[in-house]
Amino acid sequence: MMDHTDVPNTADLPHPACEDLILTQVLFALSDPARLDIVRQLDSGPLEMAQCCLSDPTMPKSTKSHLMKVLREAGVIRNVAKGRGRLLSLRRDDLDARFPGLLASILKVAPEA
Amino acid sequence: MMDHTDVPNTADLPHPACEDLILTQVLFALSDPARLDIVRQLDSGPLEMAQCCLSDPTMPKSTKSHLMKVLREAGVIRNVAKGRGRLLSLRRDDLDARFPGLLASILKVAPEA
DNA sequence: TATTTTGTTCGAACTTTTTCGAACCAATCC
DNA sequence: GGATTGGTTCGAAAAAGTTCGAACAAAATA
Repeated sequence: MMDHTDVPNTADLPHPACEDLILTQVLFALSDPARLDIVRQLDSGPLEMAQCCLSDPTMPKSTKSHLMKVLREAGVIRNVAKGRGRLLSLRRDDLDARFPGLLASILKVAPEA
Repeated sequence: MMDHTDVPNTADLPHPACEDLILTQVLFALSDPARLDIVRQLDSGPLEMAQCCLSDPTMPKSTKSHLMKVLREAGVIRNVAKGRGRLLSLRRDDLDARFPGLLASILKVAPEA
């Protein structure tokens, strides 16, 4: 039973505003190979979380969720509910607005091996 | 007394070659505010270590040395003996060669506060 | 040569991150 | 409604990074 005091069911996770993005936090988020890999995947376009990180299917979901959290809280990706899963996308516009050229210079570097 | 088996006195610290620079390591080195500050200072040109980090004169020298070590091992700065001290410089050419545009995009971001 | 200046290295304490199972939650499907 | 799918959160343990004093080293200088 839901009464009027109940908050609407928001499975919405907090995302920092564009102007609140902090360079060192973004750099830190991108400084982990697994996280950088995720960003490279999202470079091609939004991806459902279940379709992400298929390279390592043994990764526990809590670990995966944590990687996404670091990227989201730094403002690198957006993570919104979609159906019964989650849609991930790169916050390219916000990153470009706040740190022009940064994302492009990183994404054009060839992955190690 | 020094015989022929003695290694020459190299106060030379190891620096990774340009082609061995690893993006995630560089990003990590730059993801710390104190380290990023150092890089910003070196943007104006080489600096003697004693003249660096004057903003916080209370910083223990071992701490300062550690910051430099992380930057050096990532390939961000060069640290060579000079007189009785050390000369620090940005490895701009190597960084530009390996990660075109990266350093410029980072250095043009205004420091927080 | 002794002293001072400048900085590296080591080791230990401390802090931050990462990892991952367990519990939980929402949406879908039967 | 019950089971399934997909994902977040919590808590604890492990791993990684930071801090800083003490010990050491090399160059300059007296």
